[in-house]
Amino acid sequence: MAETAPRPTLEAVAARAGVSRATVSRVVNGGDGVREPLVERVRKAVEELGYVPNQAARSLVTRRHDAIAVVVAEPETRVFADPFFALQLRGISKELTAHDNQLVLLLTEGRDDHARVGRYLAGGHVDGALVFSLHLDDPLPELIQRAGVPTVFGGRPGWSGDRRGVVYVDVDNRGGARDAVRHFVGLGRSRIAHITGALDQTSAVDRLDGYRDVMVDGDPQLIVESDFTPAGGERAMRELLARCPDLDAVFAANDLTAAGAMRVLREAGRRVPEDVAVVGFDDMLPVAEQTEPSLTTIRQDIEEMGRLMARLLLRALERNAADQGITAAPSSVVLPTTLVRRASA
Amino acid sequence: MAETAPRPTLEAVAARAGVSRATVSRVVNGGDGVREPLVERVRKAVEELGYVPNQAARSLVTRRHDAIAVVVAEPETRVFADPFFALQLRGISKELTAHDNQLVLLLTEGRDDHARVGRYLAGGHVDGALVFSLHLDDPLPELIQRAGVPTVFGGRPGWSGDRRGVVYVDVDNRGGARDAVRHFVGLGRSRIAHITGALDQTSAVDRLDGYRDVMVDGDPQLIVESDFTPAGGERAMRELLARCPDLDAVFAANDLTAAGAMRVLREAGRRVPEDVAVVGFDDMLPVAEQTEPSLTTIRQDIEEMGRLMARLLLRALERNAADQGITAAPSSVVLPTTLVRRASA
DNA sequence: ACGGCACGTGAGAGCGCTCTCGCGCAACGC
DNA sequence: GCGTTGCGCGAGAGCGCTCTCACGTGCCGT
Repeated sequence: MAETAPRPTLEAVAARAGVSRATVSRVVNGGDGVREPLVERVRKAVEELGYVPNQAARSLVTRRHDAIAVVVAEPETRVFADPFFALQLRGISKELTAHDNQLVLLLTEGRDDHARVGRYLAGGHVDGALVFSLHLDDPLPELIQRAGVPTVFGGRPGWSGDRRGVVYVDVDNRGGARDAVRHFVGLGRSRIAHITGALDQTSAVDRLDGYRDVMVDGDPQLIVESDFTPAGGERAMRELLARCPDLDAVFAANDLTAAGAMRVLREAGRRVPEDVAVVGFDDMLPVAEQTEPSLTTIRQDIEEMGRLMARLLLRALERNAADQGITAAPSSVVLPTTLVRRASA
Repeated sequence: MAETAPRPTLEAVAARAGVSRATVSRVVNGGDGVREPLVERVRKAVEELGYVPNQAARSLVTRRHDAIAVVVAEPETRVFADPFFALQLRGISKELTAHDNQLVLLLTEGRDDHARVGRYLAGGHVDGALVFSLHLDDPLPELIQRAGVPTVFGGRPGWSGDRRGVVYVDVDNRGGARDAVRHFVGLGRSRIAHITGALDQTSAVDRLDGYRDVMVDGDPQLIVESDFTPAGGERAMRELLARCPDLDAVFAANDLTAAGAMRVLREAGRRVPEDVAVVGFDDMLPVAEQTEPSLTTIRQDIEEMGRLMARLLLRALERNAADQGITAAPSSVVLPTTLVRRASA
C-alpha cells in the first residue's frame, strides 16, 4: 500500500522529451501528425517516467469516459441463481475490453436502488448502459430513457412505454419453445404439457407463446404456471400429474424447473423418457448434465448475447460521436437457439 | 438516446442561488459551515436545475474516484461455474453502494490480460482493488503490489512473495474440512476417503490439510487428487472404489465433485449414506439440494465474504485518507463454516 | 527567386470542480 | 470602548489534460 508516488504528468514527459505538452498528448493519443524522431523521443520519455494519462483530466475535457454501466436488477433472481449472469458478464467484458472500455457494475435491489441507478446514469459517469430488466413492470427502462443514456437491453423489455429507439438483444425464446414441442411431436407424443416460467418476464411469456404456436387448440389443462425454480417445477409437475395423468411429454420453461419435474416424475413411478419425455430450456450445464437421465434442452448462447449487447452499444456510441453519422442506428437482435438432444427426450 | 442536454455546472447553480461557486460546492459536499437559509437556497437551485456534479472534474482535484476494481481471474473457472461469483459480487456491491463507491469489474483471461489489469490499476483509475486470485502461481498479486493500489484478496493468496501488508478474506477451509471428517467419525465411519480439489488453489490445499488433521496416520490410498469438477469427481470416485473397496465415507472438496462421486457410487451399487456417507463443501444450493440423496455439506457464507472484503478495503482507504491514521491497519479475516446436515451423511 | 501552401509544433485557454486564503462581520473579553 | 477572536462567505488558483489557433519551417509552383 505504498502511497503518494507522485505520478508524472504530461508536463513532465514534455520536459524530458524536450517538446510541448501538446505534442506529447498527440503521441499518447496515436501519434498522428508528429514526425517519427519526435514520436520516438516522446515514447522513450513516457517509458522512462512510467507515465500513465490521468483519466479524470482527460474525461473532463473530452466528455467521454470509456466506461459503460451494466445494470442488473437483483429481483432478477433467475439471473443470479444461474451461471447466466457470469456468462453474460464474460461476453460483455470481452467485448468492452477489446475496445478499451471499462465495465461498471450496478446491482440493484428494491425501488430506492432504481432511483440511485437513475441518478448515476443521468450523472454522466458512463457513456452508455447495458440493462438487464426482464420484468414487465420494471420502472428502470423508463428511468433510463429519461436519463438520456444510450442503452441496450438484455432480453426484450416488457415495457409499455415509448418503444422508439429501444434496442435489445434477446434469444429466440418463442422459436426455441416451438422446436422443443415439435421435437415431442416428432417422437410421437401428443399429450404435451408445459410448465411455464414466471410470467412477469418476457422470456416466460415468449416460451409459452411458442408452445401454443404448435399446440393450437391444445388442452389448456396441460399448461401450469410456475416460476423458473426447481421447487416450482415440482409443484407444477404434481399438479399436472393430478390433472392429466395421461400426459406423455413435458416442456419445462427452464432446466431448473425440468429437474424438479423429473424428480416428481420419478417419485410417481413414471419413467423418463419412456413414459414421459422431458425437455428443458437454457442448457445450463451443471444442471442439464447432472439430471438423471441427462436433460434434452434448448440451448442459448449466453456469452454471445452479452458480447452482442456490448457490440451494439459501442456501435451506437461511435455513431453518436461521429455526429449523428451516416451509419444506421443499430436495431435489436434475436439470437437463435438449438435443441441439444440428451437422454430425457 | 437524446444527446447534448448541456448539463448545468456549479457556476450555473451558484448564479441561480446568488452565491459563489465555493458555497455551492460546500453545500453539495455536506453543507458544513454554511448557514441554513443559504443551504436551503442552494438546495433549491440544485433541484431546479437538476444539477449533478461532474465526477471527472471532482476526481481531478480530489484524486479520489469513489470507485474500486474487482478483479476476477478467468481461469478461476470455479468462480465462474458457481453461483459463487454472483454471490460475492452481490456482497461487494451492497457494501460499496452503501458507501457511494462504484464497482469496476475486471475479468481476465490469460497473461496479457494480467498486464492490462496491472496497467489499469497503476493508472490510478480506482481507489482500491478486490482481487480473486486463488492460484498458487498467479502473477497478479505481485503486479498489484507493485502498482501500489490498496488491495484486499478474496481467498488466501498462495503466493511466495512479500507477505507484508497483504490483507485477505478467506473461509475456514481447514476447519470446515475437519468438521466434515469429524462428522464421519461421529457416525462411526473409519475408512474415510478424500477427493481433493485442484491443488494449485489454496482452498483445495487447506481442505486437504483439514482432512489430514483428523486422519493422522490415515491410509494415503484414501486420498485422490481431483479438480473441483463433477467429471473429476466421477473419475476420482472410480479410482477410489478400485483402490479401497472397503471405504465407508467420502469427503469431497466441493459439492460438484460430491455430486459426481455420488453418481458413481450409485452405479456401483453402493447406497448413500448407508454404505458410503458423503459430505461436500460449499453448500452450493442448486447442486446440494438436487442430488439424490440431498447432500450434507460444509456451508460458507459467500455473500458475507464479499461484503467483508469491501468493508476491509474501504476501511483501509479511509485510513489512508486520514493521513496514515491512528487506526490499526486492517488485517486478514477467516470466516467460519458450518456443517449443513442433509441426507447423504 | 518569391509568394503561397501545407504540415508540424508550441502557446494558451479552458473543461468543472475543490480548496486555500483572506476579508468582513458579529460576538466576545478586558 | 476597542482589540480580538472566530465563523461564514467569496475570490482565485490550479488539478492534468485536450484542442484550437497561430506560427515557423520546408516545399511546391510559376
